Amino acid sequence: MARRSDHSLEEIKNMVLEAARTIVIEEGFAALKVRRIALEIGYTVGSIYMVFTNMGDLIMHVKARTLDELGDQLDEKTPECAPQERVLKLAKSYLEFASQNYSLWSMIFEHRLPDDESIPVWYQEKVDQAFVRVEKLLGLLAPDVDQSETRSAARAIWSGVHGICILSLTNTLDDVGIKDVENNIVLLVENFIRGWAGQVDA
Amino acid sequence: MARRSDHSLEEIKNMVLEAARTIVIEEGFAALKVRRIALEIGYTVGSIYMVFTNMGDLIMHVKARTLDELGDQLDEKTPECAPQERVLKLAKSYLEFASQNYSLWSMIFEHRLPDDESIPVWYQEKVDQAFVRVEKLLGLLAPDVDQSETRSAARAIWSGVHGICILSLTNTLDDVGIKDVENNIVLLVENFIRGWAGQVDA
DNA sequence: ACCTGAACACCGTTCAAGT
DNA sequence: ACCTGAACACCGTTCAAGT
Repeated sequence: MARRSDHSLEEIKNMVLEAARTIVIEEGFAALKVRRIALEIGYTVGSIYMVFTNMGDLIMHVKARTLDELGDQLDEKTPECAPQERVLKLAKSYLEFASQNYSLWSMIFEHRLPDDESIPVWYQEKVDQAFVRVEKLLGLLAPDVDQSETRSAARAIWSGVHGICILSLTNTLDDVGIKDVENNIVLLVENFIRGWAGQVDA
Repeated sequence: MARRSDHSLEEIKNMVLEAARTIVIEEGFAALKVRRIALEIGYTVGSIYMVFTNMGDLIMHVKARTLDELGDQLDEKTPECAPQERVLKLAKSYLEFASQNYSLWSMIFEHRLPDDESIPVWYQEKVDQAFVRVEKLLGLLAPDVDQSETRSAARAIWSGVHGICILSLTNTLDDVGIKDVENNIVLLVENFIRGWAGQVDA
């Protein structure tokens, strides 16, 4: 029985976002509908369009929140250590987040906004931040390599780790154990770094 | 003005499939709707449910056709040569297919069937075939390594290549040139193989 | 036996009308 | 000024009715 001015627009916005996240977590991205969210927060459909321009906008904000949480966990779970070891920890930590927050994480890639809409800059920046972490570490590993080459290497290895996660987790979460997936990540990262950092004395 | 028995069920099935592919190619996966397909082939919506159980079934068959074409191109474009070189050619060839058939290719990963439905075996087999190619080559590269380890390595490197393709092509097809993407793939594959094949004498 | 097309349930979005 | 909820256009799916 929510009446006007019960909540500020900002409060409603947060309620919508939280409700959306809960629905995705408990019932999956496919269950995320405007009427469902409205029911959850005690308002009607129209109210949601007061705080988000449309469903796509709402979804982008849910995805952004997930990216923030991912970033926080990556930093928390990978304490200072030797660069090579830390890249490996970052990669394992990414897998951990993906498997523990599967619905929210996979939603980031499942959802595509229509061709005529472009990705908001504030969102793209959050995506780029993920790459920066690895880039810095690779820079420490091979200080004499060009920054542009280091950037490419970071992008390659991080995309590679993501590829293993997405192919392993989305198709067959059960029959391939999480440990097998982690082994593949270790394999990719260790061999890549051995090949990359060792290229000078080869 | 299609009347009964103008086409056999098998013919209609193919017409539906071809129409669906054309729509995806020309207007994207988001534009693929039953009514649109019906219009294209000169039948009405009901007819489509004579040859496919539902939209999900139809989509799986479109995806299967794409996987077949991908397999064919991988074989055609990567003639016999040294194993290491051929893995690289496979990877480049995969990127080429993905970028030239972007809508059909990305649809494979954009579409997820509902949680209560499981992936048909005939479809899963087609997916596995892609990995087998790399697995065989890595087997040639390091004949004394366990088959299970070779399988893991193949999965790791191929998933890695896929990861680069999907992150590079789906987000920003324009501002990151296709050559940059290819460079990242070369980087990943060469360094991985250098690290992997060279691990014994390290 | 094959095919139609109206009908149904459900979706995102809008906006005149209420408080 | 905030919020409602009926209305609209569109979606996948079904199935009694036609030929």
